[in-house]
Amino acid sequence: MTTNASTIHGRTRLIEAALNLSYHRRSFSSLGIREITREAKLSAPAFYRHFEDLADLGTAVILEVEKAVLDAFTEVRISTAKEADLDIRPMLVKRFFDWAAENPKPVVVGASEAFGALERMRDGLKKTIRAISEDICSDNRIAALLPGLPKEEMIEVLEVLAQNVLFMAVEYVEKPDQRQAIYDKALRIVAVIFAGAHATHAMKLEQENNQAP
Amino acid sequence: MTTNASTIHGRTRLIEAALNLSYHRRSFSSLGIREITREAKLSAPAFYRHFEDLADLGTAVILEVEKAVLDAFTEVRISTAKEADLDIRPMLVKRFFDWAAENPKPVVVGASEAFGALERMRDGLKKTIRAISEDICSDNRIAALLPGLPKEEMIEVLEVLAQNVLFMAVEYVEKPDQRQAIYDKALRIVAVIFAGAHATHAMKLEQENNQAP
DNA sequence: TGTACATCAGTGAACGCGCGTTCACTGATGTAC
DNA sequence: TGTACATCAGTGAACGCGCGTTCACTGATGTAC
Repeated sequence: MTTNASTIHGRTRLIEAALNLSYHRRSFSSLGIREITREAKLSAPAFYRHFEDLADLGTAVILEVEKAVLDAFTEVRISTAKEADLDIRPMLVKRFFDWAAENPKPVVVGASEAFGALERMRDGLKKTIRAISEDICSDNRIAALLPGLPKEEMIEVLEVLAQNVLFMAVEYVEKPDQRQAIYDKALRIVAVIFAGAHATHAMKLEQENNQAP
Repeated sequence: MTTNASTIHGRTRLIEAALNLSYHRRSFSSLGIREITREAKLSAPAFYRHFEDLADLGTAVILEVEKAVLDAFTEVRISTAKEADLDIRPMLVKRFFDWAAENPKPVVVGASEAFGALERMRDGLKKTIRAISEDICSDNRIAALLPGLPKEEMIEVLEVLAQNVLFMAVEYVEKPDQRQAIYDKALRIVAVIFAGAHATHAMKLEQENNQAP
């Protein structure tokens, strides 16, 4: 038998159940196998048909989270292609926040597990932040805002930014009545970090010119 | 009987035990009462002499964490008073990181619970970040680096910075072989954010002047 | 000073419960001939 | 086409274990007179 529909179904249901429970209770490592199978509407032994143990399921969950967040971000970035002439940063943030509001689970679980119990989850989130930064960096509309900045420096600064935006996305999701304020704040922080990266780079160049006349 | 020594001892031991276990396992909400009393070398029922339930102990733990981090930071800031003529930012970061390396538990637990299960813990950390930002803001040696910036704007930007420095302190604690690199990176980010706050403020002033001639 | 009493942290035994895990089983689906 | 077999997700019953919590108790310390 090849991988059949019902297999995928059961496995997927367990992953979804774990994601649901982590989302509401905010800690994957405090979940139990019976709790998860109950949520997935499966018997407890069914768990072992798909996963060896909780860490095994954890790996599957974090892969799901990584994929969801990265895909969403890349999709948002590419879908803003029409706005090629404008500063696309506000729209990028806005669209990402709105996606987060409609898909809160991977965002909240990802952020919660960024400093959580499982090393694999922590590393997974870090990888995702890195991937998002490289994705942004590859977009000329963004890179043009930081002219002359070496790629590694740009990525470092974009990683810091991406992490902060991700954490603010959680706030955006959880405080619907403050969304405008959180969005405005996010834009201010984006502006500060871009301006700062530009300014410190300019200062460094100036110092080097003074030293080697 | 007034609050006597042995009472304090038992209560403190439970708080310390919970802090120890959270530190190693990275999630307060997955701890059990028997697990904590075992770590504290007390019988299980002794728990109820001091706390109503786990959430009650959680409150005590987060107060301990808040106090430790804030006190340490303020102490570090004040103890650099001699360096009044220099840019004290590098020394501030260095001393805070070194304190974190010697007192890893409150730093790691604080950061882990920043997006953890218990709302009280999340709010506690946010309060601490806010308090640290106000503390920095009250120091003229720092405020002078952002001349003309309104206080609320300064605090907003310092909050972002404090959060990032706290998270980098966790990395500093956990990767002893990369401490120099993490410290250097922290200084770059501090520089970027200060320069960015300065630059965006200057731009805003310039725009206002152009509009009202 | 001594004596009787109150307070309270800490204990060991006991309870019922839900947990993780194993087992032999069912039943649906795909494969061979 | 039908038939026999293999594969595998899912199940209910059962297990032993550690959990949270209650209880009556101990023993140390502080207080009243």
